Amino acid sequence: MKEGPNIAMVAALVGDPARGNMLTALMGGQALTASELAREAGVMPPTASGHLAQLLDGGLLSVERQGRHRYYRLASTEVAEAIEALMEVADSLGRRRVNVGPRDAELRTARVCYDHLAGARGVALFGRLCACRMIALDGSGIAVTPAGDSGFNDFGIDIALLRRARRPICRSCLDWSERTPHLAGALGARLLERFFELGWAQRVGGTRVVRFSRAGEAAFEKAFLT
Amino acid sequence: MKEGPNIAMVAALVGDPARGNMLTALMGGQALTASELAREAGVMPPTASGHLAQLLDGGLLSVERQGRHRYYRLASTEVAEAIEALMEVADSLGRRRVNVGPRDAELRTARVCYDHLAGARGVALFGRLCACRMIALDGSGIAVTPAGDSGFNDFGIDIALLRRARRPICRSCLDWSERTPHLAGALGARLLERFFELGWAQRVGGTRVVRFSRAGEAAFEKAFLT
DNA sequence: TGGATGGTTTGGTTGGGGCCGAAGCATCGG
DNA sequence: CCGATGCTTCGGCCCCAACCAAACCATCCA
Repeated sequence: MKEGPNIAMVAALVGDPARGNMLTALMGGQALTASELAREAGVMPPTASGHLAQLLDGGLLSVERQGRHRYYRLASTEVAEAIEALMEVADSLGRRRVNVGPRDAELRTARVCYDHLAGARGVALFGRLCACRMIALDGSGIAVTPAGDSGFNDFGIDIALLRRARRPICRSCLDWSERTPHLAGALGARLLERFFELGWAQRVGGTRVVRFSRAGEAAFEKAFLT
Repeated sequence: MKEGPNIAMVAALVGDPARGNMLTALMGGQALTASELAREAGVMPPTASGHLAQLLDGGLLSVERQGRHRYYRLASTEVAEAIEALMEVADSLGRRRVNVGPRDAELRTARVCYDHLAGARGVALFGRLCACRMIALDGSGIAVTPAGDSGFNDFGIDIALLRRARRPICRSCLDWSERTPHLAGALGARLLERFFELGWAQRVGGTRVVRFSRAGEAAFEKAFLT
């Protein structure tokens, strides 16, 4: 009977509203303190503490102490991907919800997904990179092509450096608003970072929204063309 | 505060052990009756009925009446993908579980993932198809190349026919046992179907295991080489 | 050293939800 | 028409887990 891993245990962790909100908040990619998460979840600190202990014990979160603060973050990209997948189904059947404010529109345009770019612009980026053959499918997933190697280098991203890390360079991550994949992995993260460095875009405080400047948008449009 | 879809509601549905088992069972891809699911979940029929009503109402399942039976199946590929993602995290942190019987080994080799092939063999298939350029990344995901068009045709799969359906031809689906993607979507489903037609493999009753015959294995090894 | 702030532990309350037995509908076979 | 089978609804039980207030540690700052 018991074949395959036990879904329910991890889903139960995500399944509580308070914990769900915490995890959603952490999809922003930055580590948050216990009290920030408490506020985010809409519960009192003691309750939040309990929830965080559970998430920690369940392996969904990792923690880092810094002085009297404790910074919590998602434990792995697998967790982030699972949450994104859950968002996708929730979204696909939650169309009834009228929750479509201006913030929501911005969120669909460009947002942070854990540590890389998502939304319409993230999907567009993925399309560009494929179109100009900087990334391509290989046997075990997505890889950077030789052309990509130099192309990214010109853009200020050292692929060789990324290769040395343990983390996979390219990963596809299914976008919940666009329903098509965008680029995750070390390269995905680095690209977003680079956009920030170049001043093309910046995060909107306290949300997952990524807002491109007019100049940044123009530059983005011209980059990575065939 | 409330930005993005509500994860917790859907996760809570998956988060109950009984419901989790039902969904896991349905990952086999075939529709199951209420009593089969009750048995699978280890619970009495009335309880199962309640759970099924919830899953139905939550949009995770769809149902089809046939005589005095009711056949339940997963409502969408999105749901299947979310479950697969959950399996992946559960697996990645559930290594402690000693649940590694012979069945488990077979499951890792080749299994059904909703309606397509997963496990080591599914991943291998994906690798082959990329290597011989029958599929490749394009702007919005994965697509069949012109070379693939004719190649699949020779193999007895009519790509043009698949294109006419609403469902996307190619999708990547993250494999929980291999941690790399395998091929989903209409083509993924059709390929598995074709393997069955050719007698290369067959399902092991009541499980998700796909067992290849010796001849089938040999044929598989020779297919889709560069 | 003492007071503020961040975080967790403890204890006790409460409500929601899973569970089953028994009874109620539907459908099939004869 | 009757009994058997598949499934659901109803009623009641019971347990678990979320919640908070108050008290308890730990760290920073003056």
